[in-house]
Amino acid sequence: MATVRDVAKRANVSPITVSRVINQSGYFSEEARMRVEAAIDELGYVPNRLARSLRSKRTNVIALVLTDITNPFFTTLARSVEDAASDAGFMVIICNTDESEVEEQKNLHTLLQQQVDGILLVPACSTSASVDLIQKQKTPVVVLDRRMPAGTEVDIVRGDSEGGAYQLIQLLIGLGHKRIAVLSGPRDVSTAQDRVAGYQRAMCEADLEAAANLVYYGGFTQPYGYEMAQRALSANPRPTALFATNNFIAIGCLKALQDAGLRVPEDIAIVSFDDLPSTLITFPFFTVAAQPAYEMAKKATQLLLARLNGEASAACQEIVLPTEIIVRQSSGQPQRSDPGKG
Amino acid sequence: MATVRDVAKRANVSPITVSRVINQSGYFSEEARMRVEAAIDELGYVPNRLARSLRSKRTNVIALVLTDITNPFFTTLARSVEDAASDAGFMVIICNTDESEVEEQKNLHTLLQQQVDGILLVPACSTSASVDLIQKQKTPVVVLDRRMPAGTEVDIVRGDSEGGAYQLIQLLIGLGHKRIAVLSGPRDVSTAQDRVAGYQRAMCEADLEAAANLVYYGGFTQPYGYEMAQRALSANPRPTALFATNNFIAIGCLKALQDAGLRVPEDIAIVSFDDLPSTLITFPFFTVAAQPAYEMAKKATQLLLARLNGEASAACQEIVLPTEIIVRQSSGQPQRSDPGKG
DNA sequence: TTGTATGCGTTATCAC
DNA sequence: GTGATAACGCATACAA
Repeated sequence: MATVRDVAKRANVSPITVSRVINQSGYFSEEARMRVEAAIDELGYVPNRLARSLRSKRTNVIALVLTDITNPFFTTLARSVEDAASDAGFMVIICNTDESEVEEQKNLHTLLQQQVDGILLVPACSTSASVDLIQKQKTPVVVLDRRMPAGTEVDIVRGDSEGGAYQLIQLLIGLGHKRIAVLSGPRDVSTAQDRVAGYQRAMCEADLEAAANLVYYGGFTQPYGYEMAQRALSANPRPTALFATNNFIAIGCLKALQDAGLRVPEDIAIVSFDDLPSTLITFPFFTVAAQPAYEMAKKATQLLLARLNGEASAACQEIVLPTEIIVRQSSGQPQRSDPGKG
Repeated sequence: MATVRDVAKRANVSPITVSRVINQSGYFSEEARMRVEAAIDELGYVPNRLARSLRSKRTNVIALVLTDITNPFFTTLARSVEDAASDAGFMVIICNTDESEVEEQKNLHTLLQQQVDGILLVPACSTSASVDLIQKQKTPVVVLDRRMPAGTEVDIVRGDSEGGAYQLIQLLIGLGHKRIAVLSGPRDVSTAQDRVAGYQRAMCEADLEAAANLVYYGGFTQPYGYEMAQRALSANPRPTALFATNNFIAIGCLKALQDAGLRVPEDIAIVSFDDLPSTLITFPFFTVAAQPAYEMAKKATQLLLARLNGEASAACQEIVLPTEIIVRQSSGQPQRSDPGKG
């Protein structure tokens, strides 16, 4: 494979002039440019970015570390990051952690060795270990979608999980529901915690404190949704409404209700977090708190790029974007007042 | 940031010994190992892969270039590639081309500069330009999901589009349909071509040659599906069944039929290519030819890794995996024999 | 506007 | 089992 030196020789210039032409940096004459470009074409020269980056200490690569690439919510994030990064001349490496802290650390180690210029992290758990690891290498990092433990010095861009949950539960309460169960994600993920907190606030404000304990913990996947729904159904008295804390839980939950012969929303209502893209869904059905996923990731990427260009202010930011409540069939009509036992 | 030299100094060994310990290569004493590992811990040393790769001419990174990361079919491919590559100690860079040849070339240029060890390519079009570009750099490449022009010397792993389409149309014909329209992808994508070819073979074999021309070309997206369905509906006489050549087209098509006040399958039947994952779909509805996406990508990755380890035989392979026909509601019941006009 | 010398952090090669 | 030296391909610093 040809190198700058080969190109330089053929163009009768020095290697550094070739470098200048390629990177549009410094001065070079029009004639030099033409000779260099001709030589590049003739030799089929492809610059070696490893060498370039080793020398310049810049890779123009950022990484997106997320928990589940099969979830459309994260696909949207990925797409948004790619769009924003690509506009700025950056490549994106996407890594999957499967909500596993071990996988997360493994991926981060590799990425840091790879000398990525910055990292967007959807943390798999609520400890600051990963952020610490990244910051020890002086690599800029922005946390996406989830909170960090109080006191962690890091930029965060996320949706308002607590507020969205609060509004969803208010909606259910307004429809007459009093026994509402939550099918939650992992205990140590902030979005799960916040959505439960929003639920509890709404319940308490409506003087339904006693009922505010119907919380089932599992994970943000369809099988967990199925299993948690089954557990919720066996409660006595049975909940009249279920709050699925993400899209996959909602789908698993709906399957469980179908299998139990229950109709939604006639027999039991469902509300959920995270909308499914209309490109995937033929019959939009769930009442949801939709997060602005694309916008969120765009803001996070812009912040990261600003950081690694030294443009952002020193202080860490926490940007919280509001959710939008979209009412569809699954939440049903107003309940009759308590029909008595049975 | 600490370098091998810093570690070496602290451990009282030479840099190369540090390298040997890190890479488990060559000889070193147990004592040297311990001293080196201690020094690495104390200094928080992180190896620089850029330098490593520059010297060793190996990055342990492969790239997956695909056309639409928002499509679950490709998400499954991506997941599969990651799993297989990760087992072998490789990272995966995923790039999106949006079915654009220009984007594809742009991405490939960057990846080649990045010195990736190999490339898995879902080509956006049927020319061999991209494969040529990659091979000129002596980078191993495996084409995934789609064919190349006859004569192109390259490994290919793909599904049997022609066969799957043939079976779907046979199914419709068996149900009594005679006017079947195809909502196809781009003209210059092999999967679109093959699915049309399978349709035509089935139609001709059933002596429905005259009707075998109801082919609408567009793209593999939901909006195209919507638009092609509208065009198909305005044909006179109207088709009694539609063949959507991928999952997104099927969804757009269904929307168009809903908006036109038509019931599926009572008024018009639909069959489609590519299943949607059960984790996303609460009511599986479409009769489909499902491709073994995970298996396909796994085979392709293994072949690529074998190639770049020099393990594979010299001759190029074309591996074609069969599709599975899954019958659901959308294809409907047997048609009554022609009910006459009106 | 152009070129020379040098070094980025690592590993291949060969000598000890 | 260990180390000195050079080289990977490019860009920074400075000189011309």
